[in-house]
Amino acid sequence: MKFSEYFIPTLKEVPSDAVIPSHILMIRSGMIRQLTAGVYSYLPLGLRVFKKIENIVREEMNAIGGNEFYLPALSPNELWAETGRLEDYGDDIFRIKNRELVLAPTHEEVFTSIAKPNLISYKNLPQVWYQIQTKFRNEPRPRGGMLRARQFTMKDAYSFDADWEGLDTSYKDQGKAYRNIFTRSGLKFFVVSAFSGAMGGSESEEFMVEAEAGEDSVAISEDGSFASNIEVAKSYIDKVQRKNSNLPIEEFPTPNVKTIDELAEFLGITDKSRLAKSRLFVVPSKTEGKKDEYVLALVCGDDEVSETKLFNLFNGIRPAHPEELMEIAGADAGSIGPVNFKNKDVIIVVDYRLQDADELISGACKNDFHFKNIDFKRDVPRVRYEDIRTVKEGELTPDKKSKIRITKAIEVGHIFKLGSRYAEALGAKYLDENGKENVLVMGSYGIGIERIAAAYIEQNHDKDGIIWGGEISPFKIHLICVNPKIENVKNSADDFYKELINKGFEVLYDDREDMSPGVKFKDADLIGIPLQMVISEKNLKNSEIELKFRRTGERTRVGLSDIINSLPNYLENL
RNA sequence: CGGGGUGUGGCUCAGCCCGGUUAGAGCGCCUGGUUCGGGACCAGGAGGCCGGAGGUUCGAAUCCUCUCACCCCGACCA
Repeated sequence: MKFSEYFIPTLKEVPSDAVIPSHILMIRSGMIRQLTAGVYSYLPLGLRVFKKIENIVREEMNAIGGNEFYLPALSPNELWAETGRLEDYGDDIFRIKNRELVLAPTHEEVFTSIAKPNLISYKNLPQVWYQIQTKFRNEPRPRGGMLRARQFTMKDAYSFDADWEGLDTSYKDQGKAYRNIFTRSGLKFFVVSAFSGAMGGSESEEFMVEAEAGEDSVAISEDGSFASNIEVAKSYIDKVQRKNSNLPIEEFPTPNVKTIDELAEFLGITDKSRLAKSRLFVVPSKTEGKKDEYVLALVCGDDEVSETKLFNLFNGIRPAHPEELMEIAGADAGSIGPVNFKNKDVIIVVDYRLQDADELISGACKNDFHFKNIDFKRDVPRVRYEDIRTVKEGELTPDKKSKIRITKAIEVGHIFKLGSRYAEALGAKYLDENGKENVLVMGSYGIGIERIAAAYIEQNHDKDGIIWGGEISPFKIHLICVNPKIENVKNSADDFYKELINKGFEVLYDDREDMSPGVKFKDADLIGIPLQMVISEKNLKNSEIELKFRRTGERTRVGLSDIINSLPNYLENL
């Protein structure tokens, strides 16, 4: 491809709307342009990268027996109502105003509707179906350029099996394919458990790329053996030791003490582990006429309540509003505790770390008063012990073998054992060997195409631009003719370009005559193709060509006559 | 949805508080010339309903009201 004929609008300055490196560099290198919030136009260079990623995905999906489909983005409201997701998705789904249609954010329903009349015998199973297609999600707040967009490309795959054993196999196949895809894409990634725990839960793993711009917090171990989404991560941590002193419970005044830190300061202590932190949550009633339930969550003063863990335990919670506290607990925030709680039906959930602990200090459910010497065994009936704390940096992994590090990551893929939820809702059943009717067992597997590119750039850039590598670089070679106005230099460069093309190399050839060398070098570094080859008057005099490796900046001169043959060696591992 | 911020040539921004010639700069673009290995130089030039609507005023990019868009933080995110 000749630069002079290709549309690559590079930018010297940082666009004011972009903040994270991948977004800035995608715009500056002429890969994308924003049309409106969360919606981007893909320019030729960007499209080329995205297509490369798609092809890797396609190859790996086909390698595990995937059937490629292409389903409509438009689908009838009715179909979504059948599985209850029209309501579940709420505002996050785009609705068509003048027709009863939605723009699909994912395709479980549509795929299942095809499976239903066609996968009707065990002989038809298993099946792996996928597509690479544009998805629409009405994200409340798009951010980070291609990291969270309202319109994006997704590979979504679905497996249909006769039973959970079959699903295990399909799920493992996908996991393997995903590892291949991200490895080939040049990403440094790790897999985290996203096991939800709710309702027995389904197995689920997220493929994560560590990056400052990531939206997810993950706990990973230093030895790489452990990785978990912070929302569900567990660690090994010592329990607060029971002292068995049997000291009498005692109320004492704590004027204006609202937080654990203030309480510790008030008491003149630094160890906050025996200061039981109380947080009140509401479990909204799901059945008409039934009352909401209340949950008092208690953790050590130096811990935080994991709202996700609590959410999973009760299948939905929300923090109580400040104005509700007095009504429910009998005190405002800062003075709430497990003893003397106003509403006697409250469910008290205590983190394992405080199991059977005593000599605790907590709010007295009376403003500006606390209790000391609270003993869970003695003073608090019906305590339910659960893991409800958020793990912290530096703690040990559950097997005690390594330390936990908390970091930010981008989710580039997600594999999920769906089970029969959608098949059940849509009545997708098959007959087994015994003529018995069973519901299909499904898995769902997603990959964000543009997110891979964005995540890659987050991990592979420097002050000058992108550093492409792996298989997703838009081109392998960036050929620069420094002085095209000198006829023999231009002719040599043209000839060399043709030779490279004939040998099947992917080349971007900067043949621009009206650009100074500096501009060409800057553009080359910005665009970031892994190998730059420079033809100039200077080099030509010695019948040489100069190579520059984008990642290391290393340069070397090679004889023009034999470079073609050794080129594959240079391109290896770039 | 809550909080904060920004809308001024293609891009990045100044001017706005304190209203007053013809609205500026750098980059980019066009023409001519000189350059030609790290975003060159000189000269000339084109390009703006100052996001939109209404208002105050003799006079509004500037003050007021409403509105739209975009960005950031948070909430949300099977």
